Amino acid sequence: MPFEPTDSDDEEAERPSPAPNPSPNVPVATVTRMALYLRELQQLQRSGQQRIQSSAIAKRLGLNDSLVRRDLSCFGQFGQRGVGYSITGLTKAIQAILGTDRSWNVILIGSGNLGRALSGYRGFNQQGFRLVGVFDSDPSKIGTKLGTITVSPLEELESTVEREKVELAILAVPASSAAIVAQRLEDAGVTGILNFAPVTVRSPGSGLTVVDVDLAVELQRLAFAVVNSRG
Amino acid sequence: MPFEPTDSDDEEAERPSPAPNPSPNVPVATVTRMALYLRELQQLQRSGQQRIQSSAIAKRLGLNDSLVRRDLSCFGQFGQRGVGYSITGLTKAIQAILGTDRSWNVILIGSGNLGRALSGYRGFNQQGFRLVGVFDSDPSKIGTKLGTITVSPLEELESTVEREKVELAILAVPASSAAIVAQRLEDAGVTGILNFAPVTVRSPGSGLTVVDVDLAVELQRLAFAVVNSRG
DNA sequence: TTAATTTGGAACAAAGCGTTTAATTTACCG
DNA sequence: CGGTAAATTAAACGCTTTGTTCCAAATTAA
Repeated sequence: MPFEPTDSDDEEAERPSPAPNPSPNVPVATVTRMALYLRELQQLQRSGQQRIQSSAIAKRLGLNDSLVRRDLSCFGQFGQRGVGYSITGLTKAIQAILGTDRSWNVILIGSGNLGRALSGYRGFNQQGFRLVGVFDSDPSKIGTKLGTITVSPLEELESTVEREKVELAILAVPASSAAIVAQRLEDAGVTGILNFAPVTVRSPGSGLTVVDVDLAVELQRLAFAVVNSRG
Repeated sequence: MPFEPTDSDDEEAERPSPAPNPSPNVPVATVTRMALYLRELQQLQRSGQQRIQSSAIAKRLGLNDSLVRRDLSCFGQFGQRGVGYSITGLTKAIQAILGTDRSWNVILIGSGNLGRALSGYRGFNQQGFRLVGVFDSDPSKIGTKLGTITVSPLEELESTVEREKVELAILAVPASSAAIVAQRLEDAGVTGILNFAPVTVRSPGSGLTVVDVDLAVELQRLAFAVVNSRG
């Protein structure tokens, strides 16, 4: 049985929050674009370039100049009129805005196919996310190595979170156990979850933040777009 | 050199499309939610339930009842007043809307960490996406098996696309080669790309549809939300 | 000094989105 | 048989987001 509906359907119906916008005044679309700006800037930085204009950033991403400027001006003034933006300066500024100007300790739950791939993903480390633990409930997985990290039993989750001051967790477990693990993560003090399990892991008004990534959903969105793009 | 800016910066500046909404009248947010509705319905179907109400679907996903109904009514009338929706009927209807009521032939480019994980992801097969080929440019990878599929050299990409009538591709290659591979895919006749490479693979007005999934960007969004949720 | 370039910020219109309200249909109960 | 409750449909409303335009301010180059 691949899926188990873990939450009963007749519990108290509390009003769902209408618009879960984390930071007022800043649209979520802007936040997503900020991450894309950072990605382009880091690429430019490697090429040795010093300065960049909003129009050049916009062209790289297929956007409008003024949209780039307005996104940036949501957070402050980073450019110089008549000149443009310092690439290194703007890079650091965006990192500070996104919260990746420091290091985040992250744990990974689930050492299946997806978990193993994620543990080796260089992009995480490059952006300041440090993997400090991998957990699994399957005894046959425990003790095996994922890169430099050894898979620990799920029982040690709470102690690791406390000891390593873990704030973020990547959830790559089957749908049937995602809800339970998410609850344990929240109770242990984790404040953010990147959820790859194809189920709703809702935060019931607590301080827990969840970002969902459902790969099947993304493929379905693609299929819809393909079908509807050719009449 | 991990990254190479492949497109020159001073080519003809064509006006970027302001709002690339694939299907007019239907918001993209609605399409995303349709996939989530389908996910919940398939879960309910396995539990043997026959009927469901919009309020129950909404509660499972933390949404408002009327939003669920309005999303569905963008595409037709699937419910029965005073009764609700037939689970099997609504499931089939949404699959037809998303285009997953049939089988899609998909190829995977890149057999690295992420590619291997994706090839084994059951969610794809369950939703009608059939993996008919895996390609890599690394000679040491070619001939190895990913599940039941053997990794082929990148040279055979075009012939496979034609022979198997491949429409969708999953791009899981390094950033440095993503743009070139994407161009080859488009030239070969692929109409949709699910792009995991952390670069912009823009469709220059052609019939190519791209859905981007950047795992580092998602983690950055999470970090921002966590920082800004606690003042 | 003048002209060209570029950011910053306000203003604005349009679209998207979520909720509310009214109308209609069905099921169930007395 | 009649009435009430439940549930979808459809339209209307208001808010937010979004993308653009315009203008002032600042810098550079001639």
